[in-house]
Amino acid sequence: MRPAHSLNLGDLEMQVLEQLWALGPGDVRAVHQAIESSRDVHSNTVQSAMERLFRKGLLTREKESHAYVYEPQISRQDLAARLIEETLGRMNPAEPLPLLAAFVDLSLQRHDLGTLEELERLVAERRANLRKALK
Amino acid sequence: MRPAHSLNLGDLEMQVLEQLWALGPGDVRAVHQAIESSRDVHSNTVQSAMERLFRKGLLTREKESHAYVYEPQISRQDLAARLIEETLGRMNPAEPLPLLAAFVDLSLQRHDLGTLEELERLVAERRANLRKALK
DNA sequence: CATAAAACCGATCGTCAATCGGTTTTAATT
DNA sequence: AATTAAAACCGATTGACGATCGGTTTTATG
Repeated sequence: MRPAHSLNLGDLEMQVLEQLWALGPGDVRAVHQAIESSRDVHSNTVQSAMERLFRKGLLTREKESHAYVYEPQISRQDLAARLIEETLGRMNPAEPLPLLAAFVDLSLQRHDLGTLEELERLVAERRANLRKALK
Repeated sequence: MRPAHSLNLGDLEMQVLEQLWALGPGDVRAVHQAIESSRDVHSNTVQSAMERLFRKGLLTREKESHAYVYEPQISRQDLAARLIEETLGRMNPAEPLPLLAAFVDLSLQRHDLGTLEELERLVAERRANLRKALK
């Protein structure tokens, strides 16, 4: 039903990714050990999740003697961007910016002025870069 | 598995919401008629989707003689904000702003300078409002 | 009261993440 | 080379959930 390009990450998959981002490339054992403190799960279950992430193209793997060593193919930030893009893309094709602005509004309910100033700075920085690129 | 507060909107549900946002409150018949041109679907299917949205708290309804008249309880922008918030919330609880910035970057690949300037203006406006509120 | 419209109920289907048991492969070690 | 332990692989199951629609009941209106 959903378009094929849709990423649908389950909680365990997300946890695996967070682990790999935090600790760098690792095999199933390493990820399982890191995760099992917070989640009672068999090694095979972690294996399946990593296999799924591999099929989804989010991880690559390379055989290191016995085991595969998995490595994320996308940064945490880029994944976030993709997920947001996908979310907004599921709404009507119209302009995403006003929707984003709504999120900023909501964000304000929990974040301070400094954070907002930082966002403004980030946007300004990007605008400046773009302006330069267009020259 | 997902937290209970999770909104998971299917394609049909989203289409229903878009209809109600576009045309204002309406009953199943109205929404079905609007949708069936682009999607061959029975009235009952639309009914189910609207029922689900009602249970999710995204629609209210009021009996208007025969039929319920449904009305969105959330604006399009607010829904977008909630969905983005949820998406980012599924990633680690850390600062969402850098993630958002990544999305802005990605956005730049398709949008022009004017749009970016508009975003900057939106953010500045919000920052100004917040500053005033804090006084 | 008859009737038509709509709600309601319930069953099915498809997809997908999560889970884990059992088997096979593989690589180190003796 | 044979043993063994670890890991991959396979396959089956479960649980959610959206989508779908047939059939029954409710309800308002002429």
